[in-house]
Order: sequence, then structure tokens, then C-alpha cells
Amino acid sequence: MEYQIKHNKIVFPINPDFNIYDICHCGQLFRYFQNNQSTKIIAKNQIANIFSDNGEIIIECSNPEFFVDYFDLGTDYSAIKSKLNQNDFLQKAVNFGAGIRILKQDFFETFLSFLISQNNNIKRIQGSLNRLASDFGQKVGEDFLFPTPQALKGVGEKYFESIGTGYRAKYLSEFVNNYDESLFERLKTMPTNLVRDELMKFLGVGQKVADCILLFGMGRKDVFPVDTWIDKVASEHFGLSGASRPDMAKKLVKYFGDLSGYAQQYVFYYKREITRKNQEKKL
DNA sequence: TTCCAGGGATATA
DNA sequence: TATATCCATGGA
Repeated sequence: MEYQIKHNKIVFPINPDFNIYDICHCGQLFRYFQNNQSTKIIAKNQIANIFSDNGEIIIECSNPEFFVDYFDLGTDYSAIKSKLNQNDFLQKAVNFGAGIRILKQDFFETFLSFLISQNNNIKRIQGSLNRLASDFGQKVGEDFLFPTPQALKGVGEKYFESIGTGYRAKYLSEFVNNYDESLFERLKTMPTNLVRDELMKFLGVGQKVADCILLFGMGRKDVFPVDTWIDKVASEHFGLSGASRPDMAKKLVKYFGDLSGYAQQYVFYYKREITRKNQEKKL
């Protein structure tokens, strides 16, 4: 995507390949805050305010290079979408969530976020993560950055229970106390299947959580995380009814190849939002 | 009140 | 290897 960096801003024309509402609501990040005027995203130790003005999208931040990478601005999403459009269901999903981008999020933050996510709902995940940030993250103005691994060293199960993570508190405590900064460096050049095996050695990490960490925290697109929503779609629209979730993931990756991660996000967002809107109609 | 949420650990066969 | 049960908790 064509963009310009001006002082503390990234600027580009409003276009169909970037929609901040789609980006925030497609379930890949949890620490976003929206009002009528703008959207604030806190990612790792960086803060961005995103708004539109005079036909342009403006991403205001102190570190533009960080957010050029974060929003994956170097990737041509039009090309990806036109390939996915060859599938009928994907065409609807892509049309619905046309402004999605797969964010390149921090490994440690993604790991913690998706440990909390299992058998949980997005509202509660957001609440837990924001309480974690306000208790252990650096304060910048009225905001809190995501806590560093060092800041969370020694934090116990009781604390994680107190921020509403339920039975996952044990997983979180184990992770922050065993986390080694060299982990990401060790994994980042390994093949996806081997990385998945390594991630699944952590308590509380199964294939789905591992695949989310691979997709959102390691930039791997050859994964298709299968959660309850993807399970429904795979059963209803891809002829995979009755298959186990790992089997669904395997078949979906075989079909979508290196575009799997993108396809998964469009499908997840579409299915979840359509279901939510249908439920609102019934009220 | 019951069901569900970006599932996984554990026990059992 | 495959299936059944249990796990905290807030929202609908």
C-alpha cells in the first residue's frame, strides 16, 4: 500500500484495503479503544491513534516504523483477496471484512492473550488484559503499555485469578515464570509444524492457541486456527461435518495453502458478526 | 436458568 | 489414538 510518513504520522488515502473497525473487530487484538472520532490501539510498548481526515487515514504515533510493520502496510491485500474470491464462501466473507489486515503483533503479548482466550469470550479477555496492563504495565498519560516479561516474572496464580482468568490462571503463572527471552529467537526460523510442536509443550497451549500465536505473533500464514466459529463454518460450508478440529485445520491448510491465515480471519469475522447481527434481530 | 465463549488437561479404554 | 468429563466466569 502506498503511504507517507510525516513526522509522527503515517498517512494514506482512504481505501478498501484498510478499515480500522474491521481490523479491531475481527478478533485478532484485544487492546483497542474506540470513540466517535478515533481509535486507539495499544500494542506492546507503543500507542497509536487512528482517524480519518479530509479523505485520508492518519495513524498518529511516536514510532511510525513500528506501525508500518504492525499494520502490514507492505503487503498487497487486493491481490490476496482476489485469489480468495475464487471460493464462493470466501467471496462473501472477503466482501464483508474487506478492510481487515493481519496484524504483526508482539510474540509475548500474543502468547498471553491467547492463553486467556481459550473457552472464553472476547469481552472478558479484554477486561483481563486491560487489568493486567494497569497493574503491571508502564503508565503513559492515561494509558498503560503491555507489561514486559520482566515485570510479570514471579506473578502467581492468585493474581491471575483476581483479574478474571478463571482456571487459566495456572497456565498464565507457569508461562510468565518459565518464559525465556530466547524462545522467540529460537523458534522464528523453524518450520511451522515444528514451532507448533514447541508451543504445545507449554501448559494450556493446544493446537488452536498455538496456531493463533503462529498467525498473529509470528507472522505465519500457513495455519488455520479452528475455534468454535470456524468449526461451525467448516461443518456447514466446507463439508467437514464430524471431523475433529485438528483434522479440519489440516484440510483447510491443504486447500488454502499460504493464504490460510488470511482466509481464516475473513471467515471468522464474517461468521461471528453475521451470527451476532441475526441474534440482535430476534430481540 | 441454561447455554455459550477464538479449548485444553486429564482419565479411561 | 479416540472419546468423555471437567474446568471459572460473565454475558445473553
